[in-house]
Amino acid sequence: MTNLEVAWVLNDIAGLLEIGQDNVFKVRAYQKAARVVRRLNEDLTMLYQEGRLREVPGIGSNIEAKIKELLETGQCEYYLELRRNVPEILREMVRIPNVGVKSAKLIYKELAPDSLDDLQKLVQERKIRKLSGMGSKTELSILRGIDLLRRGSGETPLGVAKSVAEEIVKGMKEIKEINRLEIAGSVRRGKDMVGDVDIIIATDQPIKVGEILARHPQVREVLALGETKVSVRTWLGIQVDFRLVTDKQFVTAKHHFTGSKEHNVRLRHIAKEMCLKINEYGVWEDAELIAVDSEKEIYQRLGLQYIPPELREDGGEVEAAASGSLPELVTLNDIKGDLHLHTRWSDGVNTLEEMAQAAKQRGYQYMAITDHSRSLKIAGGLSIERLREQRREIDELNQRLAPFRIFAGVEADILTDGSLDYPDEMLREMDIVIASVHSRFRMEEDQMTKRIIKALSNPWVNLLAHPTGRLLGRRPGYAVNINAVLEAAKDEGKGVEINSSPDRLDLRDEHVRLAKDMGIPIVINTDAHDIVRLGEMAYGVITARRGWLEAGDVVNAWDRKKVSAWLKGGK
DNA sequence: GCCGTTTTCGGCCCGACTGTTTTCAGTCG
Repeated sequence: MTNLEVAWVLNDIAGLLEIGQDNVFKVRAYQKAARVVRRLNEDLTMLYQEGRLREVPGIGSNIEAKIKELLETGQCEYYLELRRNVPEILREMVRIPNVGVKSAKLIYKELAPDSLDDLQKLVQERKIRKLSGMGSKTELSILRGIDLLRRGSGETPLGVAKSVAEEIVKGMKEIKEINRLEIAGSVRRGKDMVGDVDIIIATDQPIKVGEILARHPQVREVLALGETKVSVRTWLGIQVDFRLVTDKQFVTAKHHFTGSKEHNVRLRHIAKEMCLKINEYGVWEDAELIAVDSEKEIYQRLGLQYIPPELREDGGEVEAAASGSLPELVTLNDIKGDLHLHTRWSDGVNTLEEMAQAAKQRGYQYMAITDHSRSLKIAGGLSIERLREQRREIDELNQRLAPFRIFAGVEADILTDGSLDYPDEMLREMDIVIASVHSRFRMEEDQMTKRIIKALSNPWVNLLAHPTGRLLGRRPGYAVNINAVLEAAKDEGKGVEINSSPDRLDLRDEHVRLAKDMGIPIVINTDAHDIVRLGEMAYGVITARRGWLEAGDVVNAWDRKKVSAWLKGGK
């Protein structure tokens, strides 16, 4: 049983206990244990075999016993017992937004619906409003909640959420009652999928600004309208929370609403130990406000190094900041090239020269042209002859553009059996060979893992592109044992890619960190098919930062000479 | 259920908005 599966069971136990209205701290203990297990860098089975489960903070004697049982038998009697005692419909009902344990239980006790459809019918028959504490508004919010639940996870890919947020902010700069505003929340932390958009606004006239926001042309529906918070849903269906604070509260509000929640909880614990209190309105000592002008100062007050937003996930960053051992995260400025690009030679939009000029203009020292390989017919994959022809154009451009350097490469398909789309004699001619999967996504995990590992064993391959094949919000990625793939990359001395496209962000943050810990070189590429999308490098960098990468861990943050040497390494 | 340079018992982070109430419970982040 994997860490993830154990975490899932622990979290489910927490949910069941909550419905049973067990001690809230017991519920939290299970939630915390689930979170810790999910973020654990080590394999639980290993820890168990070494008798070290109890060393994990949040795992005590009781939860240790549950984990042991899960690892040994694949199930847990306590969990099964809880499930037997809680009707399925109750578990479904608490998943409805705006419906919590109390409402769900009351409705179940009085009206006993057996499905969400049934619940919907009860609302339409106006039976919910007869229950104590419930009225017509409650009925309406249940209907809307069921609708939301059915429309899916409600999460939006970072690229979409970020552009929505920036669009809204741009329009609001004109409003004269607004002194300052900034995007916070998971968009600021650069999370790949975003639940809602948080925008912090400093103003002296919160009520007036709230009214203006509620009438914003992008707003389809106002969910809440208070003095410090306005919640809306936009036409795209994305929820946006505006927080209205004074100038003096702006910094702490921005920090608070950047989160994550778990990170904040950790900080408040530390604050409390130091007899301080920290909330969205400031840092307090004995009810007295301590002035802070920057987030850096908040961390300083708590005896911590400044923690960048991308790391604020309670994934070990607080401990690292306390001991002064936070990584110096890679920045967009560190990036010196892009090693996965397409041109009109295959399915790109721009010419080779246009791509090169655009890359040069971004201040890059180098780039790699890696058009598709011959079997990817739909994308105009290149035959051996065309590939050699393209090489001649690259050589000519290299003479003209020096010292800027174009690496002649190819994105070679990994075929079903793990072989590559060209013979080795062809691959050895290339400056860089990227391997990637573009077909047969529904293979069994075992087969897919073997397929990719075999490709990595080819001596001419430098790099594995978009290693899981996921498309955010659209396609979960193929079944593959990513740990085994990373092990193979490490053994073969190959690099792995962070694909910067906001549609992909693949590898994802957790796997990036795993790869770094294994010492695997990581390349941040845009996979751009036109000059505009060269700008998507920022998304890859933010993902790299969430994976704790420093400039030294990133191949395309190295200078041209070092990259050249690395590319030749296996050849 | 977890945890301990105050504690093996008694703590456990903090606050806003809504709706249905007449002072607050429920839900959410």
